[in-house]
Amino acid sequence: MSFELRGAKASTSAISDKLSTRPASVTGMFRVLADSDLIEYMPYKGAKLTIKGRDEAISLMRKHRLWETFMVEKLGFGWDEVHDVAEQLEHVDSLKLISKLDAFLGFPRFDPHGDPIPDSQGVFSDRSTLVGVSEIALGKTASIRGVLSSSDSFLKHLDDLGIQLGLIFTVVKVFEYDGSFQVNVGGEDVVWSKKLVEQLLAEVK
Amino acid sequence: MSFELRGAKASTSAISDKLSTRPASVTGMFRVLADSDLIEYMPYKGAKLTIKGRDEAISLMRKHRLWETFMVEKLGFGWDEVHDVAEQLEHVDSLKLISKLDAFLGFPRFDPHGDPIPDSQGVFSDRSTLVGVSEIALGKTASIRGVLSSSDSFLKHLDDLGIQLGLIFTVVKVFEYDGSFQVNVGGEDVVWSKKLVEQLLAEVK
DNA sequence: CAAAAAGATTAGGCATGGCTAAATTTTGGA
DNA sequence: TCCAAAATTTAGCCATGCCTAATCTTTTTG
Repeated sequence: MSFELRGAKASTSAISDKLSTRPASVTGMFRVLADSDLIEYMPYKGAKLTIKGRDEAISLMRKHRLWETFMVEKLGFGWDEVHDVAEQLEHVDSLKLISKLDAFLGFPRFDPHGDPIPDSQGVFSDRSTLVGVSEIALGKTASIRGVLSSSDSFLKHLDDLGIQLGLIFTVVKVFEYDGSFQVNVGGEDVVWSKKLVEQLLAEVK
Repeated sequence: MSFELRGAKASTSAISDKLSTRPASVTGMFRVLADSDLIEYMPYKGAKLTIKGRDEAISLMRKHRLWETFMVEKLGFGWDEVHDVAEQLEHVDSLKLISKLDAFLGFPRFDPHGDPIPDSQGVFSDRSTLVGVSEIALGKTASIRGVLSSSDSFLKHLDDLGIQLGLIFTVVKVFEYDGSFQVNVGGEDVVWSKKLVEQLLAEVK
C-alpha cells in the first residue's frame, strides 16, 4: 500500500509488481477505487489519488506507524520485524482504538523509522526538528528518533549494536580519517561508522 | 466464534443465526472445516471439534481475551466496548505478537470479564481462585477480577460506579435487610447492591 | 407408528476477484 | 514521422462464497 502521496500517478505494472499480482488485476482495482471516488482514473493515462483517497491513505499510514511504534516501544520488537504485522493491524477498523493507542503512546510524532506520524487531522509533523546524526556538532547531546534506511541488514546491525529509538548520546569526537563518530552512551564511549551515522536521525537537546 | 469447547455438537441453524448467515452457508463452512481437519462432520449428525480444531479455538480465545485485556487495562476502554474490536484483532496472524503482548500485560490469567486466558500451551487457569464477591467474609480484602454478566447495562453500571478490574476493596458489613454490601474502597465506604455483588468475581488476598 | 413439522443438505444461481490471452493504446528509436 | 516494442486494458474463464429453492433426513406429535 504505497501510492505516492505527492501528486504522482502510479503505473499499473509497478503496482502489480509490488502487490505480487498481475497488471490486469490492478486495472480491476483501479475501477473499483475510481467507483469509490478514491482515485481519479482515465484508462491508459494512469491514476491519481483524490482528496478522499489521500485522506484514506494518510489514515492508513497513521495506523500503520502507530502500530509499529507500539510494537517497538512497548512490546520490544526489533525495528526490522514490525512491518508485516503492522500491515495487518492497520486494517482493524476502529477510530477510537487508534486515538486511544495514540494517547497511550504519548502522541508520538515519528515512528521507529523516523517517518512522521500524521495526527488525527492528517497533519504531519515537520521532520525538520530531526537532523542526521552525521551533522551533529561536537559536544551536543541528542536522542535517536529514526532511521533513513529500512533494509533488514541495517536494522539488524542496529540491534546488534544496541541502538534503539530514544537512545541518548553525546558526540565526543569525529575521526577525520574515516568519518566515524565517537559517541558517549550511558557513560561509555563507542564508535559509530560513517555509513552508520549517515542513516540515523536524531533530535538534538 | 463460539463453538462449545466441551464435546458439544453445534447445530447448523444455531450457528447460522449467530453468524447472521443462512444454514446452507454453514453447511458449506462445515465442509471446508472438515477438509482442514478442524471439525469432525457427518451430514445430518452435527459437527464436533477435533483436537486440532480445539487447539485453534483455544488459540483464538487466547488472542481475543488478551486483546480485550489490553484495551481495557492499557487503553482505558470500558468493559462493554471491547468485544467487536477484539474480534478483528484476534485474526491478526503473529505468534510473536501475541506472546509479546502477553508478557507486556504481565501474563494475565483472566480477562476483564473474568474469563480465563489460556496460556501459550493452551492451559486454562482454574477459576477457583476467583470467588463471587457475595461470598466474601466480613473484614476480608479482595480485588475485582471479573464479572459474570456481560450485558451492556451491567457493564455501564460498573462504569458509573467506578468499579474496574483490579479495584481493591474490603468488606465492611453485610446488610441483612436487602443483602447489600458495604465495602471500603480507597478509604471510603460505599454500598454495593445484592444484585451487583452477585455478578462480581474477585480474588481474596 | 405414521404423518406432519422442523431441521439440514444439495442444487443451482449470482457476484467477486483473480487469472490468461487477445486487443488496444502509448512510447521510443530509426 | 512511423513502426515495433512495451504497457495497459478488455474479454472471457475459473474458483469462492453466499444466497434461495428444492429435496432429503430427523424429530415430534397425534
